Parts: sequence; structure tokens; C-alpha cells
Amino acid sequence: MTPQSKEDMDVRKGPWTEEEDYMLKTYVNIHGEGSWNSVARLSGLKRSGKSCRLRWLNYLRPEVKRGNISLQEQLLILQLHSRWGNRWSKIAQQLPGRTDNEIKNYWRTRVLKQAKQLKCDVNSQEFRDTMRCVWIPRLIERICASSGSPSAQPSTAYEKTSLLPALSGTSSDSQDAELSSVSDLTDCYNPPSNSNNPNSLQNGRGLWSENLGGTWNIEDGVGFQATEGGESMESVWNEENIWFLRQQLYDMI
DNA sequence: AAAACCGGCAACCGCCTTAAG
DNA sequence: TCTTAAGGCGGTTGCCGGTTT
Repeated sequence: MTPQSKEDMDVRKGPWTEEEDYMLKTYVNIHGEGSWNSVARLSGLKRSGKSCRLRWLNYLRPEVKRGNISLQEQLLILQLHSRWGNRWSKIAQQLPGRTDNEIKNYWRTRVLKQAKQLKCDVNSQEFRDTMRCVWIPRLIERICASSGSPSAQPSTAYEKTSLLPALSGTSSDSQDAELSSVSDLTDCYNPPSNSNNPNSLQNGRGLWSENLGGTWNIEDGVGFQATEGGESMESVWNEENIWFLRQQLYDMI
């Protein structure tokens, strides 16, 4: 047996124990990140360098935010995915504290499930249109509703229409606004077949690229760009931006 | 009460890219 | 320029806890 194959046999796999977590955390705190093979070798952990890196990035890093994905984060994920596709790490960079793995899991367990229920291919135009024209606006509405601030409400002609009838779901109370659940998207789905959405699925074109892609552009710094610099989601989703979102929404419909 | 099923998530795998020698 | 090791990324798997039958 070669030393290498013996080493392979010694490599532990499966769930990490508390003790292993402690060892890894302690080692990284002292020596810093990087050189993961060295970490694995020198920390005394019987794990591969890859495994150490993954455990640190997805779980042990102090910045890692755990728990439910907020509506704002869901919205960002939908938007960024429509722009970048399955570029999970790139999407994760826009959501401080969230890992690519977490976002990927969210997408697969929530969004793909919805696509399945709708019996449509996630790569289809129909699915993209549903996402852009129904789910995203619905999420924006719920975010606006949950902000609960009078100054975030429309004070112009927009006000007359109140919330969009076609997009209003049954549960827009603020209490669940921060909760992530399957119902977030389920609630968002009303078959977009009526005339409230003149540009909608009938012509098979997406609104997003036409109306939002150029103006509500994360990379262009319009709207809520600031996450890349580490700004918190709370400051990004301020009243001004919520009002901006609302305007964008009404422009879409 | 127990078995079957399902959803969520942590972790692994394999491929690709990059950097160092 | 080529080789190789390490890191990064997306896809997939398998476990576990909760729910349904």
C-alpha cells in the first residue's frame, strides 16, 4: 500500500463533529484562510483540504448568515438568476452572508419545485415570464407592504390603483415578510392570463429585459447595488429604494 | 403507532481555471 | 511552454427530521 493510498483511507467524510469544527475554527483564526491542504494537514484534522474549505466557507465563517432567506433576498436571487443563470457564487456575492450553496439549495428546493408544479421547464420562456411578471412583482408588493412605512406609499397617481389587483395574493401581512417558505412563491402565482398585463405572456416576451434590465440594473448601481461593498441589506432596502421598486413595478404593468 | 414519503440542507464529486515551478 | 497542485464552482447525493397515510 502506498503512503498516498493510506492517507486516502484516513480521510474522514460525512458530517462534521463539534470537535472538528472547533479545531478548524481555531486553526483558521490563528493562521488565516487559504492553503487548505496545509490546513487539513497541520490542524490535525483528518479531512481533505476541500472539505475544510467548504466547511469554513459554508458554515464556520463568522460572516455566514444562517436562517430564513428574507423576501428581499428572494427577490434579489430571482432577479440575479434571471440575469446570470446558475452562477451561484456570483449571485452569492450580492447577498452578504449567504453562501452559494445556500442559494443553490434555495433555488432547487423552492423555485424548481414551483416550476415542476407549473409543469414548465425552468429554461422555458413561460417560466421566465412567470417569474418576471408575476413572482417578482408579487415579491416587491410584499416587500412594500411589509415595510409598513407611510412614506413608502405612493402619493401620486399610482396611489389610486392601490395594490395591483391581479397580483395581490391572499397573504400580504407583514408578519410573514421575513419568513422564507415555499408559499412565498406559491402565493405569487396567479395565472398571468388577463389584460392587467398587456405585455405579458401573450406575446411571449419578457418584461424584465425591456423595462428593467436597463434601468434597474444592479451593476449600473441603480436601485440597490450597494451590497457588493458589504453594505447591509437593511440599508439597501430603505424607503427610498422601496419607493423606487414600487415605481418600477408600476412601470412594468 | 408505524411505515412511507417528502423537503431541506450539508457535504461530496468531478470538472475547470489559475498560478507556480 | 508544459506540468502539476490547489482552489473554485456547479451538479448531485444522501441523511435527517417533519409530515402524511
